[in-house]
Amino acid sequence: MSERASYFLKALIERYIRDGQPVGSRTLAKDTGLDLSPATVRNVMADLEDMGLVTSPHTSSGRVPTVSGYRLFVDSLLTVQPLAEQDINACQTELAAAADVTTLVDTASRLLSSITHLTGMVMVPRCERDVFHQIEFVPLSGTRLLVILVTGAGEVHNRIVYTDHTYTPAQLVQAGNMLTAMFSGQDLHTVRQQLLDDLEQTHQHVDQLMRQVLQLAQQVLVTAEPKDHLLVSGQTNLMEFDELANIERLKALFAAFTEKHQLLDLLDRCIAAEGVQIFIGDESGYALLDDCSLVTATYRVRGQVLGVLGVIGPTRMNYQRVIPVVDVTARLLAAAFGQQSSCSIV
Amino acid sequence: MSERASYFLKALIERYIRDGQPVGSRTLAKDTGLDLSPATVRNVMADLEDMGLVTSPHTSSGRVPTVSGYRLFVDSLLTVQPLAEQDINACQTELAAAADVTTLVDTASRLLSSITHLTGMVMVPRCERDVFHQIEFVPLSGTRLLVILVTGAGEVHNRIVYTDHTYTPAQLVQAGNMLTAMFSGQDLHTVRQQLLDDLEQTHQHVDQLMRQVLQLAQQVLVTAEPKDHLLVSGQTNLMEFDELANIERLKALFAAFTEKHQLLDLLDRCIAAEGVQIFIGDESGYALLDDCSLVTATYRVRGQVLGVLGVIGPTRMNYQRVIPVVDVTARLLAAAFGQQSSCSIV
DNA sequence: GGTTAGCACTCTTATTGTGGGAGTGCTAAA
DNA sequence: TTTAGCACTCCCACAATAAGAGTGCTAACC
Repeated sequence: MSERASYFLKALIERYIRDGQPVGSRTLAKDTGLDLSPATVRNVMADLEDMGLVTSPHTSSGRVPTVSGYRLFVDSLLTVQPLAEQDINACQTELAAAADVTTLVDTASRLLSSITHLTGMVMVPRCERDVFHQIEFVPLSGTRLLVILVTGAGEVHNRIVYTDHTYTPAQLVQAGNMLTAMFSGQDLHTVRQQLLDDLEQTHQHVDQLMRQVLQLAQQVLVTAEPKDHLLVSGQTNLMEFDELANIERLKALFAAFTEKHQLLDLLDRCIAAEGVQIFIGDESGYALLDDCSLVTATYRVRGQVLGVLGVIGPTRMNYQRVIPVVDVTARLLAAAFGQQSSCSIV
Repeated sequence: MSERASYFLKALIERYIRDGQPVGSRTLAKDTGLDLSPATVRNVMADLEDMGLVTSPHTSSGRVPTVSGYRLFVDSLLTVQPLAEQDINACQTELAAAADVTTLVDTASRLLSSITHLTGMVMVPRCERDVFHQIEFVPLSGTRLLVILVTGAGEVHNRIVYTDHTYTPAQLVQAGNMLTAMFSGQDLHTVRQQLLDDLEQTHQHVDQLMRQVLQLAQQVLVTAEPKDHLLVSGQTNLMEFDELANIERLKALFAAFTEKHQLLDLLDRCIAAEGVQIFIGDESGYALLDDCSLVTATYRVRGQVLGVLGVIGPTRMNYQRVIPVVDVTARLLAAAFGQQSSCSIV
């Protein structure tokens, strides 16, 4: 593929991203600044079309990038402009203001959507949510108990359970202390497994209280896991784009935003990737996102991946701007978590 | 207003609600079953138009109800059909499965939206969230403390705070116990006020620890109040309706659903009303809801209003069905809270 | 007096036709 | 290799037309 052809492709895509109209030969000829006639440009465009990089909606319109065209663009043509220093600082202070994990993740998500004018998504960090820290039992009235489970850097899960007996406050405190001592710092999954094993083994030779308590702990652990692990914000931003302004499509998209598990699956697939990853149009594999692109990045502390964040928008999004934003946000979020966990409980 | 005229109005509105098209004289003549000619019906419709109860979008279409028309309809013409026994039971079991306040409210909201195919909203109950039950301080690493505040029937608010000193676990437990003993069962607002007073008074003659602890408690109380007090679900249902299928309008609506405070204001105004209350079109006062209606009901336990719930949908909604659904859901939710709080901590 | 048939009228909606504009592909010449 | 020229295609906006739905009004009917 010729030098010039790719230059034209770049110009065409940039133009198309700017104003959303198919780009004709005359316009493109002016845009490149090469002082070539439209006819020449037409020849090049015909070549690009043969290569499957652009296409025309109908015989006499301009050209529009195809998925392969965008792919080539983001892989090798694109010149990312780094974020302005002040923007970075603004993000940093916003993130610094967030006290606990959830608000931190929420802030990051809102930053993503407000800066890019697209929809932002942030996964709640894995390790934060997966480490057992402390458990407590608070007596409510009757046979009801409030079980409070503290994980990671201060996430609190709570659940009301119903018991067979009533316990004295002292018994409950003791039980909490014991479990905390046994499991603190361990992986939630391990803890669950071990609880199950213990329930098996302690069949006879441990007192009834212990058995009950293990069962209660088991109950709250179950609910602690499948919580809302994805924060989405700025959904309404997608309504601005003409290419998505179709009630059917929007309805499907919004349903996915409330359902979330499809998005989580998708993000999960990015977890192995280094740095920023991009899905263009149907590359995601979800028909739902055929007219959308997804830009994601993992955020990691000391080499360990905590989670994934990203934005979702129309394929015709400003990649040059979105990519650095996602990249920087991931780094800043990682840094924020790094500070938290450098003095963490684990 | 004649007997017959109101009968025609009722028929017209029911027809319009059914298929969303302006109703013409011929159609209405058939619908009523009175064996009258279209010409006669036209005379009646002209009267209804003079009274401002119906209007025609243009000279030669059928008639469409106005806000006043709907108002008359819901106030005196409407025949509500009670909910099927089995539907009620289904709701009841769903609600019974919810353990804590948040899931209860969330379930109610989802029930509303799934049964009516509209958007459901439920306010988190006031008293549940406003009563101080227990406070605990969990040491994290460094100078960070996790403050856990339990309110009402088991809502848990938590926040990480930074302290000047490090405290021993024993001190923290003691502090928690003391505060719990002091304030348990009291109104959050009162507690806050009292904390402030105490901070003033204990200026000299109480030890430093106490002072610090009061400040920490103050911090978590502040965040406990302005939390998410409204659960909305089924937003996407509104996309089904032709009369709302307009990107601009939907965008504004969805923005309100994420913002929530406008809706909360509106619901707050219903809190004084007995039973089911209805806002039709511009009656709500929000231009945003000009093409929508809102059906709300308060839910109360032993005479005391806990909160408000309701649905939002196009003015052309099936009031005959929606009204009993909202009514019943409110009662069932109240009952669910009644069971909880009959053995409650307060 | 309420009810009805008849009729002219209005307005919407769908269809068709028309012309202009934008852009293309191809060919032949520079 | 580049360019000008030209015929061609397709979209789009606009007008014209016809059909259909429904109205208001009048005059006659029971």
